Amino acid sequence: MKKQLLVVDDDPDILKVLKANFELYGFDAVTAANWAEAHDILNNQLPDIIILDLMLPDSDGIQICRLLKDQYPRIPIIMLTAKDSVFDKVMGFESGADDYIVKPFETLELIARIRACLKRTMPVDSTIVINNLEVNFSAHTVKVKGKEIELTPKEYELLHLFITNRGEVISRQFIRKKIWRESEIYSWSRVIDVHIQHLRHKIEKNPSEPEYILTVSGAGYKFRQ
Amino acid sequence: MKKQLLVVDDDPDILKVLKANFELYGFDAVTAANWAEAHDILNNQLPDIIILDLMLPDSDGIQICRLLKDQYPRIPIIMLTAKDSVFDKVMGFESGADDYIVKPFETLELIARIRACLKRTMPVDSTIVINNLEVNFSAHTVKVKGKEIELTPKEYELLHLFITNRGEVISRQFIRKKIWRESEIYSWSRVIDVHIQHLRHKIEKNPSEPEYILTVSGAGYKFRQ
DNA sequence: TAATTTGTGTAAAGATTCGGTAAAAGTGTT
DNA sequence: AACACTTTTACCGAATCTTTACACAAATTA
Repeated sequence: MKKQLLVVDDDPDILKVLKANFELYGFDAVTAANWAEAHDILNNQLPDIIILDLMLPDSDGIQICRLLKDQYPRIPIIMLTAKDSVFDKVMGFESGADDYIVKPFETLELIARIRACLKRTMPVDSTIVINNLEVNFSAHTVKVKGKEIELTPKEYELLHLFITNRGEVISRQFIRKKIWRESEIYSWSRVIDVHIQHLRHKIEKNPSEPEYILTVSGAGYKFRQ
Repeated sequence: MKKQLLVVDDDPDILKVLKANFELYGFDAVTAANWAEAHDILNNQLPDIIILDLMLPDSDGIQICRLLKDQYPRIPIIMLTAKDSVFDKVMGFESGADDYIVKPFETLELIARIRACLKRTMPVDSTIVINNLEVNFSAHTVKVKGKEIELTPKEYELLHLFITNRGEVISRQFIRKKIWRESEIYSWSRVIDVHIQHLRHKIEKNPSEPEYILTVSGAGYKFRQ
């Protein structure tokens, strides 16, 4: 699964070069030229990481970073800036940045740092065992009681999302942003529930009394610890 | 709880300065002058993070990093080195480093990067404990005397509101604005009281003599400090 | 002091919403 | 066309919310 980056920079040339490079290295890059655009994007989809230029035309980068960390605490942020003083760096980190890169920078270093960042947030590529459930994300296989089962793409994405956020409540809103991204779904649509149902039938012993995918009334779903 | 750093560097002067600085900033720093010493320390205790100089006298830093990541994959590593080429940086990250800092560096920046690294690796357990009550807002769970209880959405929202405004008197007016928002409720409605009652039955030992949700006659309710 | 008003606690009934579910319809691929 | 997968639709029952009615205590008034 391609990791999605949100790149926010006001210089269209830099944006173009970065986007091209990121895609060359296997990322899915979404770009925004200012805070307003970035905000719009975040309303419909949640990237895996944000690359944030500090010199945006319509707002103060440090404030934006605080705001982002407040609203989306799990998304790592890499700051890109021309300011290289220790003071600025410390400010950047204190406003919640996960890394801070001074311009001009080498694309390869940026890529390496993005990977390092993502590695931290999305751990373990080996097999995860939860009770009777075995999931191997690198091999893309799911076993129930040692027996391999087949999941459709959507079901697999759902399971992936659940396991990477195990123990936390996941709202339908969050699921929609992460899995359906910009594609349109009516707010009243029951698609998510239907896929949950399918997934439950495949992994739960008794789908009406689920032990893995628990529903949290009024909030969403939660994968058991 | 102080975070423990393991600092590995062959220059005793740098080691001394770093240790003093780290302790000034509230870390517990353990030092090693070479790989052998570091290895000994790791046999007895696991630090929260490793600061690794790449130019050790008795071994190759990149190899060490790989070895460390293999044996202690959860401990983040920050590389410290004089090599500033992109090639070296990428090598560093590929061998598993979580951050890479080029010498000479500012101590404040190093501190900021250590903090950023720790923040990413150590997910904070956001459980709030009040007497016999344990609430975890990210897991959306409430425990009374260690036993998990189920709350309906409205009950949960109420509890959330109370805990985030703990110790303050909360008027019904305020509750209505915060929880019922735009939905219309008659001003004489007793909904709020009814939900309070339900909540009390679930979290109070003796609902008629509440110890958490206290009634402030004529004003509203107050959650105990 | 007695009567009245006000504020809150509480049980139970009625109303509404939400989530589970089956089946049909839509979409795209081979 | 057959197939696999996704999405919509419609319905049901249970969970949840709201109203209602009354009880009771404290405060206020006569």
